[in-house]
Amino acid sequence: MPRSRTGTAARPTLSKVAEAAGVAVSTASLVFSGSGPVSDATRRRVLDAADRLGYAGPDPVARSLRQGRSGIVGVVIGERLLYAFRDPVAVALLDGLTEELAPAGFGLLLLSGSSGRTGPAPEQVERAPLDAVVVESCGGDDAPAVSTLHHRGVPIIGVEGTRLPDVPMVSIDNHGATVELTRHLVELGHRRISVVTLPMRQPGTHRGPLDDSRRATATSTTGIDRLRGVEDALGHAVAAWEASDGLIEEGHRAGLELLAGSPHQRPTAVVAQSDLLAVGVVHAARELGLRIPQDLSVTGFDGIDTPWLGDLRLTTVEQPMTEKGRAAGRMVVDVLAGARPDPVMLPTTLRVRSSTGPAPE
Amino acid sequence: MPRSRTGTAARPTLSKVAEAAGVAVSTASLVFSGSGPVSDATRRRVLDAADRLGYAGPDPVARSLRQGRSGIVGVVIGERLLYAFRDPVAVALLDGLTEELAPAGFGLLLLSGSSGRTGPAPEQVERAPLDAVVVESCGGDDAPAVSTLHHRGVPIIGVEGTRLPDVPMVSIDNHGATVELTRHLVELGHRRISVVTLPMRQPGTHRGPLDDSRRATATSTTGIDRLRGVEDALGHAVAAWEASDGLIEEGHRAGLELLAGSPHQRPTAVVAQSDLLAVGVVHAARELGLRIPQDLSVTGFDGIDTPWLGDLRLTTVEQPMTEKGRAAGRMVVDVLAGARPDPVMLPTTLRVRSSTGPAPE
DNA sequence: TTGAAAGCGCTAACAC
DNA sequence: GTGTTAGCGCTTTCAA
Repeated sequence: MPRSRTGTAARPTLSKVAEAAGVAVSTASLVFSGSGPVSDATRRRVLDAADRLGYAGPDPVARSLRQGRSGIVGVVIGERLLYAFRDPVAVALLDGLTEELAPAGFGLLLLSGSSGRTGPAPEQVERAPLDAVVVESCGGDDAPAVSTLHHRGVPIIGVEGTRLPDVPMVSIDNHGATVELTRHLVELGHRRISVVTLPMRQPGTHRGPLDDSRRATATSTTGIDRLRGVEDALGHAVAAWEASDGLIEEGHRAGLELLAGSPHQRPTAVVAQSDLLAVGVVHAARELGLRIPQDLSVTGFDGIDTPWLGDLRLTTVEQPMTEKGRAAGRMVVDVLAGARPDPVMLPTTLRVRSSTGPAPE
Repeated sequence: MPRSRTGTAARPTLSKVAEAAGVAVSTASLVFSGSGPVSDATRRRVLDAADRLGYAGPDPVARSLRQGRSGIVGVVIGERLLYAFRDPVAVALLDGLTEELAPAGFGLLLLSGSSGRTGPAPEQVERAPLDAVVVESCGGDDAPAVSTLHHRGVPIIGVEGTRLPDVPMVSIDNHGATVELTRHLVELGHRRISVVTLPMRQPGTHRGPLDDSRRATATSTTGIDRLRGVEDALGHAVAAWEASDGLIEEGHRAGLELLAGSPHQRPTAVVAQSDLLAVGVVHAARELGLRIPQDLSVTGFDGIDTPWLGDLRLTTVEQPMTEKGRAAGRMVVDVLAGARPDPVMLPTTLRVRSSTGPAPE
């Protein structure tokens, strides 16, 4: 960051104000912080002086230095915002976070990737004045950032993904939820089930059939947990296609791949690991002339609005997206208050809707 | 924000490191800042000591105080993130901003509204350690925040919306672009044209026919400029419906209202002031049994992807959404370098596609 | 190439 | 109620 302060002429400081008001700085400080008794007359004199000098209150940086708190909480967002915020789940997380943090007096600083790099710029991670940081799906490309932050002693709160030692986590039961979802499909008679997975690691530059070796190098537990849920419910391995992100276009590509075979080869159901992927799969299926759910059942995950599907409503696992952010926000507040919060596991709900039906034949 | 620092035992400071290395603090400082000559031997001793003590580099807050720079740029986002980030235009702005600011060493702090209030919490606006702030569509509910920031002496960069004295702006030619768009409709034979406008002021709690009194109290110039463009191209006033936000659902409501009349009363073209509103209008039209563009032409504004429309492609005004953010980011950098950047007006492009056609009859 | 000293602007003890 | 004093942790002259 650039060097010296520029802009408008030197701002007045508290001591100038105190001087102008004829009181001690400490007294003036009390006027602004409100944390101590000040006579009305004095208060007025100080405020008048502040007004006269155009003093807008204590310098936040000086105050932070003194108090050992910056009032800033970071959020690590691996991708470029343009992509990250296409995902309603990421947006909801942020929303929940601010809902909880803003009233507590904390601001949210984005530590995001950019076109040149996945993961936040190291320089920022090293230099941002953070009281704490929230990391979603940590692992993979976020790892360097996370370890820098850990080294710096910045308290870390995790949301889903890899568990880190000493990091309080907010998560959902990805495995259990997918087991339940898969049982629903099995009850409908589906046996040939394929999965479209989230990226197994960041950066999501890879797409294709998910083989064992690729699977072994996964750093994202979310995708793995959801995949295992399907397999455990079925009792055997399934064909899976790994997407390079969790968005519609990737689901579309995956759908075209998975549904290419003849009616007796291709899956009768596709389990997509996000609703957006599922939307893409539905689009692909329709292009291939398949009716949903008569010819193909499709399931999603998340429970977002899907206005892209016309009347079709996705069968999906609804997760409390905003609440995840809120819970993480509360953890931040607790940690900064000196507590060691317990991990939180939020509940999910299976929503059976019109995108699933009895297996064909 | 809470008081004292908590968490892991007191972090080592630069002076501890210097002491352990047997050098002066100032020398140790040079090792980390790299801004001065240090012998290799000394450097090594200092880094070793830092390693041994688990010192992760200079405290950002102390550094900021000394240097008079926090490395943080605020973005005022009037609404709750959950709504604001549904708008691809807002997301693209943020994306462009970070693209430009992250490499320059600045982080982005969100100053957003929340469920309880529109506009950022005053406490945050007063206490955040900002080097500068970017405000989109300032005016209305952001006004208090903006004036606080101004008072604090925080340099402000504006993106669209109300012009403020002394605030460098990034904008587009909303009026001119809409004139061109409307001419296209006129050439197609359209005479009965209705407009769906963006909210005329924040908070967007109002929806309904836009009458003169309401129009007179507008604080958002974007909606007004685009509306005037239509009127100036037509040479007369038009019926307009004010939406309470710029999203799909509002466009849908507006569409149902505007298209309720008989074929000879209802408009033959609807000019929506955002692509999302246009998508909603299209949905409404289809529900009412109207074919597009045979029975009704619909135009948007922005140039976002619209995967909600099937094969229909929106005729729209494409604006450089990300570039707006980049330009604003560059302005921030310039202002902090002591420059007084000139206002920037970015170009737009009319995209004629399949949602407009000859007027019926 | 290194060290000593000043001080960024503020708050929190403590004394009066 | 108000003033005095001592730093928060760092960078930056300036001198050696």
